[in-house]
Amino acid sequence: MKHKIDISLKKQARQKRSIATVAAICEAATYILKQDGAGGFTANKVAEKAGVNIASFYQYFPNKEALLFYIAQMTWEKQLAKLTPILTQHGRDPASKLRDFTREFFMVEAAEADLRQALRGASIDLRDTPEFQELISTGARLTKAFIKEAVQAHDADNLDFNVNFIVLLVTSFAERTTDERTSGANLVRQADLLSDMLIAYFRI
Amino acid sequence: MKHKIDISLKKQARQKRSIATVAAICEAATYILKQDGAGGFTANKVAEKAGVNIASFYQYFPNKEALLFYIAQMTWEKQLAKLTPILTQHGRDPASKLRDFTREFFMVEAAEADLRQALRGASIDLRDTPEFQELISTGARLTKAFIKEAVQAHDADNLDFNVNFIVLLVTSFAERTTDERTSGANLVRQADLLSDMLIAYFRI
Amino acid sequence: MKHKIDISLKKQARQKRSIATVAAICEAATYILKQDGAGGFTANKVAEKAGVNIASFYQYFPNKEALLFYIAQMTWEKQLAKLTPILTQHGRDPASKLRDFTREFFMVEAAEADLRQALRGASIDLRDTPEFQELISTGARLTKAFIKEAVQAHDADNLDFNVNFIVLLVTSFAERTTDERTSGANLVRQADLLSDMLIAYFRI
Amino acid sequence: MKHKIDISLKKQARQKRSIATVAAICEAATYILKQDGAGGFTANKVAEKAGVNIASFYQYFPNKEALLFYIAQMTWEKQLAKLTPILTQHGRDPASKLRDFTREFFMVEAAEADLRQALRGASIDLRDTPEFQELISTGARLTKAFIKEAVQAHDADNLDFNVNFIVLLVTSFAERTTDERTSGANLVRQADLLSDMLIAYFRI
DNA sequence: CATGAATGAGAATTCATTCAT
DNA sequence: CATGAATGAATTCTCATTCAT
Repeated sequence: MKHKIDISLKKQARQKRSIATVAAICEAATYILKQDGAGGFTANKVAEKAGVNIASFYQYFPNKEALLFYIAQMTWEKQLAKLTPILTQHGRDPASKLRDFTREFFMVEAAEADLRQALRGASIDLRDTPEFQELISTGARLTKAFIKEAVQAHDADNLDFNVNFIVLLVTSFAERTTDERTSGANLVRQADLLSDMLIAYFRI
Repeated sequence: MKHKIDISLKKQARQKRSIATVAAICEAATYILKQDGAGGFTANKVAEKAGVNIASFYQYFPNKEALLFYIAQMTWEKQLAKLTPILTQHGRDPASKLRDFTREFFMVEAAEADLRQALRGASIDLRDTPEFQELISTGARLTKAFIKEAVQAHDADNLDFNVNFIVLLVTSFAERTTDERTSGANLVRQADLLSDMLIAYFRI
Repeated sequence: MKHKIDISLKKQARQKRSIATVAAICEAATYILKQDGAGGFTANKVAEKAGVNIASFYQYFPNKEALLFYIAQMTWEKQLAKLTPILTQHGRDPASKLRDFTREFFMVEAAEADLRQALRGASIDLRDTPEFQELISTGARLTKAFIKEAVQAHDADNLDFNVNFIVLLVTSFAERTTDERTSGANLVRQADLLSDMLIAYFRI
Repeated sequence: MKHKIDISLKKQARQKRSIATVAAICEAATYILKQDGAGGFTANKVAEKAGVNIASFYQYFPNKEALLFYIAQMTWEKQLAKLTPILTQHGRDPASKLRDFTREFFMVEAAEADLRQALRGASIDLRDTPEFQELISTGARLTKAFIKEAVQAHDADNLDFNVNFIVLLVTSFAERTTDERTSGANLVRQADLLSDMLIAYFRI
């Protein structure tokens, strides 16, 4: 079992040229992850695909895990950015807010399904790092707060349990159905059905 | 992009010694998968742990993917065996049957969480093979039939959609929550809440 | 700073073929050490020179340090074997025993001067390992005992100090002069001069 | 077998800034040599530690061997400077001059033991270069002259041989005992014992 | 059949050194 | 002249797999 892989970036790209290099690396990495999955993700392949020397790779990333984390980070942040407006919107009708969120969440997950799937396969090791925990935590906090607000009227005794349950339910379902490449129309239908069920059961 | 990996067994182990060898290999493989994850899963390590020569390994498995598939198969069949009694039980109260099934499914998933997690990390490639599809299909058919029977009274127009939805919901939630090592009591509580919600919404 | 390099052998060669392989590796390693020094000593070069695949190298040695240690060990043991008869010979005239020893020691050092020199350059890391300490200790003990016996009559108060001094003096001089490839005749002459001086000063 | 490494400086640093740069490089190099030994001594690391750009490094040194040589040179010259007063002092009592010299030489060697050890490990290649020979030669000449003067009364026939013997003896012993980090008091004691022995045997 | 031995191919990482601005 | 960026060439080590006995 490996330990303590240093995930932090080595050096920030400052000049045009190096920024382009890092971008090329990330692009290539994303491509390879989508194409070959976590198994085919090697530093050499990424560098070759990116058209940069392998040594250049290591100028910017101390190891391939760091690149993986970097991509996960960017992807996650992009996703969070899309969801934040809904999550932080206050005072509207909770039911329709939940519906909006669920739909949007499904769409967001669908958008990067293959990348996410590959990252998941590769990230077993990353999952335990504090960096990753922190990366996830903001989104998790926002989401829980959002659900809490929606559901709080009902069954105050079990509030935390219920919130956790709902979050798990929505996210795991979204992940699974997008993994299966459920197409657009069906996706919305599933999202709505899920929302309806939650709204009905938890009197949202 | 890997393709066309031959997953089929080379020959069935028939003699006592052969059977013991294959069993030792599987046991070792399972142990290593649980311990070191997909990354540490190498043919040589498995053979060594199993106490068999690496060449003997290749007598029974054409490549390590085949072993992976074999283990996935055994695991899945074992899981299916546990669930079949409930799935094929006819005529009882649908609601309590669903509750029983959900609970049992959660427990079954929890039992092999680490192995399943490791297999998932290792078998992105396998997922697409016809062999794997077929492996899954029996269980999937049974489960869908089971849910169909429970839910059929309600909303006949959308029957297939609803059935699929429920199956996805239960299985994805079970997978996720056991991935997170939710402890026994909580697991049952979640299973029951999920059942209740489905029973209420779909008038089961 | 590196730590804890595993120096122990991986697997004993049992069959003819593998014994030949290990022998070829050692021979190649010795050749390269003599030729290129510690700097040129790489696992790949050794394997190539030995005509074996680099992976075979790693079947028998976990890393190049282990090979280095193995060679050092063999060399050292060979040298010790040559010196032991003199070192363990009891009861003869101490002075001529010292002369014999010193001469023989100089010759032994001269015989493998280039290998020893290369090993020394490479062994900075090894020097601190317990394995190396132990390797050296037998010879060191024998030598000190030998000198102690020779010198014991004189200046009992400072016995240990004097013994240590003499050992250091003989060994460091031998090392240095053989490093400089002092030729045979001169070598004997130096050895004798050194002996004479010690005999005179310490009344041996 | 490496050959013909260009050891000469590219250009003398003349301007203040340049001088400071070179000084910083040397300081960093010395630090790293002492700290990490020859293995950790890389051009990039030195440049980084020195706070200068790696390209600047190569403005002043054609390769890392040149830096190594430069440091060896400075160290050696510093050592020689300390010894010269004693070596060139004429007409005093030869015995006490020898004692002073031996002590001082031991101290000088002890002072830079770790640097010297690291340099030795790194500079097997350098040893054979004419530049290095020349670097050593001044000190060697002075020392031999010094010993010659002390010992000349005795055994004129073998004068050169004896001189060479004594020089080798003193220097090799000093190197070895300081390599072993013999502590101050013991060092002096050893130096004196060595001097006494030489004085007695060669009637100095 | 079982086993010891062997290996081609590749993966991670580093380093000395150069080049364009 | 200084600096950021880039890289060819190694180097260490692993792995899936085959082969001869």
